[in-house]
Amino acid sequence: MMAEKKPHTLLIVESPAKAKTIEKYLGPGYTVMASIGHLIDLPKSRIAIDVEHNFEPEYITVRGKAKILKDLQSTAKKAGHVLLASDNDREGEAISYHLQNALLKKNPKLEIKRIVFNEITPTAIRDAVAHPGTIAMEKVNAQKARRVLDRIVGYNLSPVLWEKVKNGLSAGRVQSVALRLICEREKEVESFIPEEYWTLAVELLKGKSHFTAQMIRAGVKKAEAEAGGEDGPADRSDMKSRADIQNLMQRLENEVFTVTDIRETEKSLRPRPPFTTSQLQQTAANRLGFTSRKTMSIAQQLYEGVAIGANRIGLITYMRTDSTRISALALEEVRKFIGERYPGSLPAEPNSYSMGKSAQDAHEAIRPTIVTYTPESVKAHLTKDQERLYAIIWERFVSSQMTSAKTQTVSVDITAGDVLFRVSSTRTIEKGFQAALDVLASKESGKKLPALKVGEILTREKFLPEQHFTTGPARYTDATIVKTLEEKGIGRPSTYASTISVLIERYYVERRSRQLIPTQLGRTIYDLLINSFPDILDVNFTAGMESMLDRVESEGEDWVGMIRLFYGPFKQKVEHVSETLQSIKGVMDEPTEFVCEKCGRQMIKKLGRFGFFLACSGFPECRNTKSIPLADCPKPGCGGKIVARRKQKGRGKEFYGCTNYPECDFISHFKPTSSTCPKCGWFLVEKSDKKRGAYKACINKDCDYLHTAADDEEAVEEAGRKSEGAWT
DNA sequence: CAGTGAGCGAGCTTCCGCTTGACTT
Repeated sequence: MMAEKKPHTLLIVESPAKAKTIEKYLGPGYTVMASIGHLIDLPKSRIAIDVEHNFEPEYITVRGKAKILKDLQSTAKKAGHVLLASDNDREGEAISYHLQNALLKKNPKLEIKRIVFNEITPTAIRDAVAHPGTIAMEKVNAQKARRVLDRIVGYNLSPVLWEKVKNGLSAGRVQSVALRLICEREKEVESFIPEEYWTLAVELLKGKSHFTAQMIRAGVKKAEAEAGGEDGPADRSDMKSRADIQNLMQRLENEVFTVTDIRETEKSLRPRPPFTTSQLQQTAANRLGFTSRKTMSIAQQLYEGVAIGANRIGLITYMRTDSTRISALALEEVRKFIGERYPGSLPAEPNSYSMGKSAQDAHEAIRPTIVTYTPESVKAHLTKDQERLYAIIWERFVSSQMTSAKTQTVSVDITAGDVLFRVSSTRTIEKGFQAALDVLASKESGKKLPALKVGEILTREKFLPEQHFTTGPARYTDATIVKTLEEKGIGRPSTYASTISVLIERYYVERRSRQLIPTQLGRTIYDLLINSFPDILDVNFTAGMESMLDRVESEGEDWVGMIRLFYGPFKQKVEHVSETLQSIKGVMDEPTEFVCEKCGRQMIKKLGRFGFFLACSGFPECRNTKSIPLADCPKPGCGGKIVARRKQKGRGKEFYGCTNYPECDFISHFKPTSSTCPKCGWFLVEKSDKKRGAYKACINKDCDYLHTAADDEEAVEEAGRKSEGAWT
């Protein structure tokens, strides 16, 4: 039979974009299809873990995935041979296992093998196909244990919150620890007391060039002080008040400013490794102001492909990865590219990078698929956001294989009496990897120093005293919470962005000018969980779980026994809390100043499924509800109120419109504040940008009023300056 | 960059981790 001589193979991967690429590499004889993630999982509606019988999970076909599974089954039947090529990690192994079961169920005679590869290159794929193996049951068991544990924790804790606080709330191994971090940071922020301190700079003149030196130390260094004695010299942290700095300036009044030391130091700056998911999210947040969610969705677009000419080209490798590894082929290509484009910045040996200890290393680092597609050359085919994200991925990758940069710092000590001032200037003497950076380039410090010699006397132009306040710990941002979660091994590349989103959707956390701030509800949930379930909230809970999974995976240890050990005390605790803890339902409702226009009673601020709203305290006799008025509509004669609105049924971006819509079409995408503009009387909105940070601006397009945090500080300083007079 | 637009309450919710689209309760 001729047909049998040409066997056909179905190869199954997780991602459709990956399937397309691999099909091209393998050619005829192979059909490549995608499972699109897990096909088999626990049902959503029930806990579905049989605690009486070895915690056996009850798996079903994931809702919406039945068609995919059917297609795979029928194609497999036609082909006769199947290669399971889901990702080479714990979840991937489980996907392969579930696929194998489902395919065999339909067609017991199928020949099914498992293959693994860690990069999508022709050689890696062909090599994997040539060496098929079987499913690693230890990995499958480890995934099962992880899945069961997360289900037990999430589906037992969440109902406690429904019962005690409010319906629809949630808790889980990952989200609750993230909430804890954010709440505890907020406590630190609140308890921090800013302390005043002053710095003194002096503007000096040499010939025609001015420069500014900073006070480093006041008072002669004593021998005892150097040996660790207590009576050391004062430094800038000892300048606590205006009086301190004035004393200092008085002492310096008749002193001569002499150059006493000049030092030159060279520093070598190593390039950074190519992006992992977490690093990409952090850098995109810091450099481009993207949320983690936005970064991932734009990265997905770049991965799936962009129309360039007649072709659709996947511009980057897979964007959910914990690895900094790159394929040998990519390395070869980037070295060739660097040699041509940046000759002199190509190291003799490739740079290598180590990885985080929790890395599963199933995919390469995030890198451009074709390094010769420079950001400049593809710019015309990309949206602004795609272009910027692609640029940082390309720059980080290319620079990671270039030589170090060298900088030279000249540091000049200037002494006046017993006070030491210092000025330094850094310049790049070898660009190295920085030659490839544009969007990621660090800003030059810029200031140039005139040529100076030791012993030289400089002219004092004026003193520049400055008041400061110590700043407390910074609130978490998308960038820093992702960094922390990754460091602690909590969550995975595919979940960092959604963990932040879930906290925001549940109204546990708000994102205000990029900062993550717990809401009253968030703090309440944190308090409840930390008091009742401290072990689950422990940052090391996940670490404990991981080491258990490691033992299941590498030593074949029994996962059921380990889950049982956890479950007994946990379930008891859940029941105890459920019986003893008093319900605080409704305590989140806040009385307000608003009066019900239907019955005259007071209105209450409540949290509903779609956010906060006002409800009449006369419920159920009076069922009046309305949105919370945030400001008065500025349109002349309108008289409406500005309220928060959302497109797409609760999801989608919040915006702010007039209650008189559609008669009044006033709209703003910036959140109104409670203040009105002192210039024109319209309301002020919250804005933020890199330069100013968070600030308030007038919503009136014809009004230029804005109010920054610096304005407040300056106002204080200004008041002081007026009462003291000038200082030169 | 422009453009974005219901009415909800105290019953049926929730986890983490894979992966992309999107008529349905």
